[in-house]
Amino acid sequence: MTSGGSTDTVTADDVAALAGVSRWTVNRAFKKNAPVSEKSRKKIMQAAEQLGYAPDLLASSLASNRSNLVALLVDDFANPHKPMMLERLTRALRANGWDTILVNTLDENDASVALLHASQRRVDAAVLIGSRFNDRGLATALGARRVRKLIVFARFSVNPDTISVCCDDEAAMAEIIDHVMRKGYRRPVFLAGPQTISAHLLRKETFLTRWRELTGIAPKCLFVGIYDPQPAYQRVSEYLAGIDAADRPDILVCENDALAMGAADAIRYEFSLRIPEDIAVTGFDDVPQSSNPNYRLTTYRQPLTAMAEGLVRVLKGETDATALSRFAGQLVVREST
Amino acid sequence: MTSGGSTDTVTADDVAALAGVSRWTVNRAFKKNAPVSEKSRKKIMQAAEQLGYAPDLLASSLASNRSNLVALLVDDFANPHKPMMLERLTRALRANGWDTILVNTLDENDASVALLHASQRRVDAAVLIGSRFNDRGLATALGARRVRKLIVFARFSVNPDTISVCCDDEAAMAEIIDHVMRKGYRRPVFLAGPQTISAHLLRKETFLTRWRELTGIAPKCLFVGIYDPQPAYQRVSEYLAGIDAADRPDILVCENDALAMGAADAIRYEFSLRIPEDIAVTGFDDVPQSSNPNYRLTTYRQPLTAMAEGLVRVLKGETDATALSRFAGQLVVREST
DNA sequence: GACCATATTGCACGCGCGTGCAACCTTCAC
DNA sequence: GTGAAGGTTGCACGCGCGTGCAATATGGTC
Repeated sequence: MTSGGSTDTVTADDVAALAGVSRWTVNRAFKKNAPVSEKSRKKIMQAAEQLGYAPDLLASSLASNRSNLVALLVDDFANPHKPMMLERLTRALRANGWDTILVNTLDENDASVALLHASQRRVDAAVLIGSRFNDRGLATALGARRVRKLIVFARFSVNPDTISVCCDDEAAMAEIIDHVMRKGYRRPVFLAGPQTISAHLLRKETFLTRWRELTGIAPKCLFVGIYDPQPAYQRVSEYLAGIDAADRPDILVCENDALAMGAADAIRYEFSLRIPEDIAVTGFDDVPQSSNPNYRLTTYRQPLTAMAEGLVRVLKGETDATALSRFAGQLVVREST
Repeated sequence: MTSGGSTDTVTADDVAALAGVSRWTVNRAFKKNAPVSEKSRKKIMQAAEQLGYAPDLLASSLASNRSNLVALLVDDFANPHKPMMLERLTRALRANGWDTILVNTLDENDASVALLHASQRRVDAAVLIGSRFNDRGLATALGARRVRKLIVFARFSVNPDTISVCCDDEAAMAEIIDHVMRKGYRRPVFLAGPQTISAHLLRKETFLTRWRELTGIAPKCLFVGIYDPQPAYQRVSEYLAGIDAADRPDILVCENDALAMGAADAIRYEFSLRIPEDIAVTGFDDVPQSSNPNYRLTTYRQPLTAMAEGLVRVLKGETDATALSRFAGQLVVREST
């Protein structure tokens, strides 16, 4: 007896016919702040339930030019901070009506390809939460301006076309330095991850600059190509194996926990040194494992939930984007220092 | 001089006008196996580049009724196996033209809501890779049959409407048992995660049944509500604290590495016992941390890449779905046994 | 009971592209 | 040079819903 398509998909037309209203009223009934009388709404909802109707978001997106879709570009799944970010972001986004497309950017040149592809889905925004970018490729993709909003999450971008939602790395690193100094460490080495411009951490520069200001000494810096404990382990092992015991640092200040955990393992298992007595370690992010008895890492907790909510405010256009790059986190002191 | 919309979005019409062909030819030029002469293709591609055109996937999905979109439903981001799965799945899917929607199913009752929501995006398939499900809710959602394909990844479902892509848990567990027996362990305890029917692991039953067949003894089983090292640590601590040293198991066989790592930490840090001399530990999944010097976990590696490719074959309709629940993995023996 | 402000409803048109077919143009053999 | 086979191209119609406005219904006032 229903008039519409009898095959498979139930459309608003079917519901309208059954409820005795027009299709537009049906669609309105499924929009939250649309004017629909209580009476029709009830009829419509009942008919919808009976037919198993739910609005088609694809058609809606096409017609309204708003997809309620956000693309998350990730490249370093080995970093245990990533699952935390994914959890918080997907939770906050979903709670506010956005769905999340997860894009695995296979290598650093792929981010711009992925960006273009995301734009073909008309995402409302693309969020970079990876760590390796081809700065030039990204700039080109941005120039094409096919993505409506480009957001860098938990990193800082100097590019005026991108929005950074991140914590105040400079203040955070100042806190870490303060703690390190107070604990009496004087021969630090900094362990840094991949270096990029377009989506940057301000931790390394802040540390190096500030430490030199305070002590007149420029600390050595080690680099690892990816935020993964394994290569960090390798790099630290190589370094420590290549220097005299007398030249050993008394602390490894690491750009994040992924590196710090690799460093800690190398220190203990490769050289049988004690943490923190022989070499102390600090991390950044406060990933779950950092509180693990194997590490007990002194680290810095980013306010991910607040940051995710900040990102949502950006999407809603509720906030001035410039206000979001100075979230304050919290130093977490444990036994690794 | 271009005829189409001058504002913002470039459509195939604009490209067609510039290239001097019809819109349909333009769209065909962007489809891989469509008949277009080399001459027109070249003209079209040049015009497209000049205008910055790329096909609109939203409109395409709407018209073709195929979204090239897959929803991944996840609930346990604390399990380190999840990032591995996400990485492999997104990689395989993207390589074959599918985009991935990541849905954080907030609690066990939420999976069915998420399923419905995904269907509103017309996903080609929904893939369950979480661990906590409300079996009844899921059955209801399935009954509504609004999702075209429901796939359970790395788990097994008895529901005939769902497709399981998973390794052969029974054979895997048989291998583990074989190893455990040969190493001489005789008083095992099994550490299990959340119990569900709709998306199940066959590890616990296989272990308990088989062990009893072999020895006549039914091992004890501990349960943890979530695949997270933290609660596993708690549960094992409680258990070991409540029994005499003489009654202690000589091995903890764990449903996966997340539980095994928590168990290992509890054994060593809470009771100062040695692994494997006092209590041995086995895991499952071979997550990156399981090879870490803190754990050196004997575990079982699932062939995730092959499984992800199997999933793609299902999406392509290339394979009989029943052939995908018996992937063979590999026992990885390390120092925890 | 007439009238007006407000709440509710209906509709023409368009979003950008796919499907299936018919019309068209090549190319090549004879 | 002619016809057939096959390669290309164009088009009518539809996918399911949103926008903006005009039309209608409702409720309350004097």
